[in-house]
Amino acid sequence: MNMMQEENRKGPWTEQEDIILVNFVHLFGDRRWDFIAKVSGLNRTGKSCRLRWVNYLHPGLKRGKMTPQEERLVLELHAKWGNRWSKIARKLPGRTDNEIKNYWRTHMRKKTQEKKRHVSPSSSCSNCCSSSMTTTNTQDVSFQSSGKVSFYDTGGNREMNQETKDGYSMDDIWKEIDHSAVKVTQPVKDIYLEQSYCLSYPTLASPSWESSLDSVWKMDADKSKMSSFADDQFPFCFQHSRSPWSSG
DNA sequence: AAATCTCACAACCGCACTTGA
DNA sequence: TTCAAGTGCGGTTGTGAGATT
Repeated sequence: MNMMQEENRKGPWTEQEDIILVNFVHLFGDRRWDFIAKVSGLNRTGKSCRLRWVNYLHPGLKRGKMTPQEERLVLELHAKWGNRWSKIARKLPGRTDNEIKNYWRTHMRKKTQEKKRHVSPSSSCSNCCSSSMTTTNTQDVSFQSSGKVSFYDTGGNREMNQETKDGYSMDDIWKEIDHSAVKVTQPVKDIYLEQSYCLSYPTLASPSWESSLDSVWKMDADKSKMSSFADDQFPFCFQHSRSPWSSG
């Protein structure tokens, strides 16, 4: 409880923080986040470090728009597994659960808005004004009429029991999606599975360097050394395809 | 050209699960 | 076996950029 008196930093990561994190992950692997958070001198929680790494800094990440194949794969897998974003992400090389989650959110919003327009072209008089264009609560998708149902809770095994909250089931939604978005040309699964993609994360977490670090864990004395190297120069040449800092 | 809206994304939070002492 | 710490996951929120009015 008293562990975090130091007020960890929050908010957007700076370039410097990213560089430090990347280098410490290279040194210590992408598992001991609390340790990394401490020895790196970043004033961040381990969780925050992990998140930054997983969602942004990991070299295996693919950036940019989802391809149609990916989109369909997401739809398929979500139909199968529901909001198991991390599970879904493992089938999408270079995509993170967060990314897929975000994609789903906006995708489903679009889809359901479209659907609403189609379903209730005239009867919506009383609702239309507030339906799809509500300012904050995008309730068009969240089925919030009774109780709190997440925006994402639109399908899948675990969430299925919520599916008919508003008289409009997941089946309906999926049919809608299938018809509008998924112009199936070929089975999606094969696209990735045939390439034996079952990605965790492809590049960095190589067992070799990670196991070799075992000895490093014992080097308490090195902690101080580590943090001093952080603001010096780095043994790794960190580059990222789409660096957030490169914009300026 | 300015105001407003929508989208896309990064990041945080809380809870659940795992692991090690 | 129990408990605490660490980690992972899903949900949610905040914000900047681009599009639209």
